[in-house]
Amino acid sequence: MSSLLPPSTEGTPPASGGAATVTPAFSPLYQQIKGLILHSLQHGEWKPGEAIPSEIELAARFRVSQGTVRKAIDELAAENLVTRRQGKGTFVATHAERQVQYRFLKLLPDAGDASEEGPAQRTILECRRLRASADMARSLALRAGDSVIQIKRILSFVGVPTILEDIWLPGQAFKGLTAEQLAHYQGPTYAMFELDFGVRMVRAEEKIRAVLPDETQAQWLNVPAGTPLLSVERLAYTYNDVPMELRRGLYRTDTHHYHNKLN
Amino acid sequence: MSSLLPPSTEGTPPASGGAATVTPAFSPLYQQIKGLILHSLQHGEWKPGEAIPSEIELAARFRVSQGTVRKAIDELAAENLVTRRQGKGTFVATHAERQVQYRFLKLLPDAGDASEEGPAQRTILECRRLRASADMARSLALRAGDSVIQIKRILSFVGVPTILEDIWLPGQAFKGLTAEQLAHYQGPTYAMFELDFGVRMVRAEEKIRAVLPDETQAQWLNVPAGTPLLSVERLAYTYNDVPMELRRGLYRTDTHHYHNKLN
DNA sequence: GAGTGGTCTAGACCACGCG
DNA sequence: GCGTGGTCTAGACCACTCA
Repeated sequence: MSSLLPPSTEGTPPASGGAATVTPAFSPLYQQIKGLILHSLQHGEWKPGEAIPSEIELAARFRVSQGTVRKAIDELAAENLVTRRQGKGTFVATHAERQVQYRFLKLLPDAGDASEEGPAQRTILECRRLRASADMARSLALRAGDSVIQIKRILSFVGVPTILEDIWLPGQAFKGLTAEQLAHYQGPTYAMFELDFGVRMVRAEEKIRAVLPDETQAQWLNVPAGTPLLSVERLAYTYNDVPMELRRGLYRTDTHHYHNKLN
Repeated sequence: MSSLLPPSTEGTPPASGGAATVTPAFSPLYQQIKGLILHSLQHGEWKPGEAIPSEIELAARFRVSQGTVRKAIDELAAENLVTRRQGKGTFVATHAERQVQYRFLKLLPDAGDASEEGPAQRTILECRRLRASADMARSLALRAGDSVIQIKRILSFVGVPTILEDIWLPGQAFKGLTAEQLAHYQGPTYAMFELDFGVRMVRAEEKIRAVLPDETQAQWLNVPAGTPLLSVERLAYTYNDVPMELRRGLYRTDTHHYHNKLN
């Protein structure tokens, strides 16, 4: 019935005053609805953990059928931006949920189950402001010289130091972040980012290599020099593919391994 | 309207005539349809690359609406078992397609694009029959002592040896596999498995570690002893979660990196 | 123009969670 | 018992491909 974007002439005029684009850029209604919901998520109309309006409400709001809203939400759910719970509603996804904690951490113990280990113990080694190098700026879509926060920390499992991590965050978005905050917050760091800074990490990409640690790194991880380690370089994004964190981890793989499912 | 499996006799009553199972194991119609299509795929009713019947045909065959078939196929497509092409039909997925070649290989060149490198050159070092060890048997769901084929090979990119791989296959399913076949087949090895042995790899899991090569390994890969390498242990499955291949690769990560997307 | 997958609707009913 | 998401249907129309 109605339509909302480029291809349309009645419910909302097309406004295609531009040049003759080769691709008319047909966009199905449910994609447009998805965009609208995404916009609301992005602008905090509903907070992480909260329920979004029911499908029927959204259908009424956007003047489309429930089925169309459903398909939009289906895609958001597939991208982990939202979580459906039958009988209860649809909820804004959060890194604080018990079930999907450490969603981005693929390191598993060789023996037993991650749940046996319990959560990682964090040791903050460093937390300071600095100016972005050219490289750093490019990765985080900043300008060279912009403020950046660097964090260095160790994650230990059952007392064994296993991950040595450097984290870089755009200073702008994380004003006032302190080492204490990082050390004392219970739960995933990404959950704290949501709560205290309104920054939601939505997806990430990792580049993995095998490397040898330098002396200092070997000491922090309590391994002999010459022990091969996994270098995991992660770029994490918020909405709209905006990069918000660069992380470089050194993983011990003598007791753990990086686990990946391929489909 | 109709239904096909456990929960039903016709209108679709709950059918709780058995012991008091705590979970009635409700299975939606489209899941049952999915199972039926899966069964046909598994038993080769349609070969890799071929089109399966249209949604309308399948709907008629199973006596359900097109929408129900659609949802079943949607899931199969999401699992990469089938590929939809608007205007043409739905096709049995294959590892031989140009687009998704090397679906399971996550190693990318640091600079440039994988397409620039072109396909890997294969050097077969070994291809022999042996008896499964206890470990091997457990991984491949065989009995210790069952026949296993072991392949050792090198993959080179633009002439540079980059991956040293050991592959173990259940001898039963790969009778008659030869080193020549492995060396001369154009295209992904998994495509050859489909064509010559009717074995389709559907998903896989990898365990990744950083390791140091022994002398022989270092020589094959043409790297100095002490060069850290990625150890990638892959277990690949056919339909029904049946393991069909165990693979252990040593990846050089001085010019390449393992790339992973996290959602 | 015929056939295929893709979108959209409207309505009925089901499973689930909670009060 | 109500509200939510989940399933199923039937039918109309759209976009794409190919002969």
